[in-house]
Amino acid sequence: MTDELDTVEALAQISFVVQGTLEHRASEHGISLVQTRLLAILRDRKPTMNELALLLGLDKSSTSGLVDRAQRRGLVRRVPSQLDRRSVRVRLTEQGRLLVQVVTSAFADDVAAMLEPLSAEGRAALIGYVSEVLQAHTATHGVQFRTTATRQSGR
Amino acid sequence: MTDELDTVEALAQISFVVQGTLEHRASEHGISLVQTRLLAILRDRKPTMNELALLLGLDKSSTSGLVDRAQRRGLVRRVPSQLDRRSVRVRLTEQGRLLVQVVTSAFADDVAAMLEPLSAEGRAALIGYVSEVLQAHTATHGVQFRTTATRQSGR
DNA sequence: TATTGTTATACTCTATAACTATA
DNA sequence: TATAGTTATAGAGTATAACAATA
Repeated sequence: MTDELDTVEALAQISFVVQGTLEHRASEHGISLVQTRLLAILRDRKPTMNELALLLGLDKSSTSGLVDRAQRRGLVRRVPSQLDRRSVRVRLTEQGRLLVQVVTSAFADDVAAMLEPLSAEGRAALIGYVSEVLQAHTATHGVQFRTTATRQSGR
Repeated sequence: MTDELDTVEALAQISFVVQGTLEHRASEHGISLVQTRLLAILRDRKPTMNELALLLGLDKSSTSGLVDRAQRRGLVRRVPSQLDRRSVRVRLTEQGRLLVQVVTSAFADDVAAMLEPLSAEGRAALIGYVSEVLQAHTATHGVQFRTTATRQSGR
């Protein structure tokens, strides 16, 4: 109960630092954290508006507005579905794909630099613990969709 | 270069999960993440508006509005400074102190539960690595002020 | 009737620029 | 003149409720 609170503190702080880093990189390229999340989600999906709202954890109306603004910047497109004429699919434009790539790879460099002080073994151990936590959390709570981190080739 | 990217992914995901957890707890009690940060900062400070803006990393006008809304809810107070009559100090009300306590302790419970799957040794190792990273980061970049995590009695 | 998505409305959060009062 | 803080304005992000079109 006593040292767990210190762990809480550490986890909270690191999460603020990581998020702040991502937000900083995003704003360097003129987009917000949420817009970055949107683009990142779309890297490997062409969801309907409803699906997108679920993935983002937002109301469909909020999602609609988010897509409006991204579309106005030429980052995404609405593609009408021909199966269900009420429905649309949202997808990245080339410009959007390029932008999310630039932002997330700069971010990945930042995080890699942040982990510099650790030894290779330290990094391996850290990722092991974090993965374990994430896996359990994902099992208990909702799906853990990739949000922002760099896309990996292999895997 | 290859497994570091996986570490990036893991860190990004855990930071989203942790922030999401905090935001969820905050919204349960009717306040936003930023309001929670504001209250958390004020737990052990009575900063001027300028100092507060610096701590939050926001413009003074944004900070002023933030304090307006918190004040309207009875969570903080503006105390005029008698040294410099242009200046004010911002402080928690009892209600604000109570609220931030409730939110952060619920959050701490969430994080503790999240770390359940790890052994005691695992948690200790995790906090060790994270602390190391945070310490180096703090040295290189700005000050690391406590933002949201639970206040500890001893320490 | 139910579902998909948009629109109207209202509020929070944020920054820039202009302002007031004090120093 | 410079500094502390507020206000005016504009835009992003969010939710709720009402709506249109399609199923």
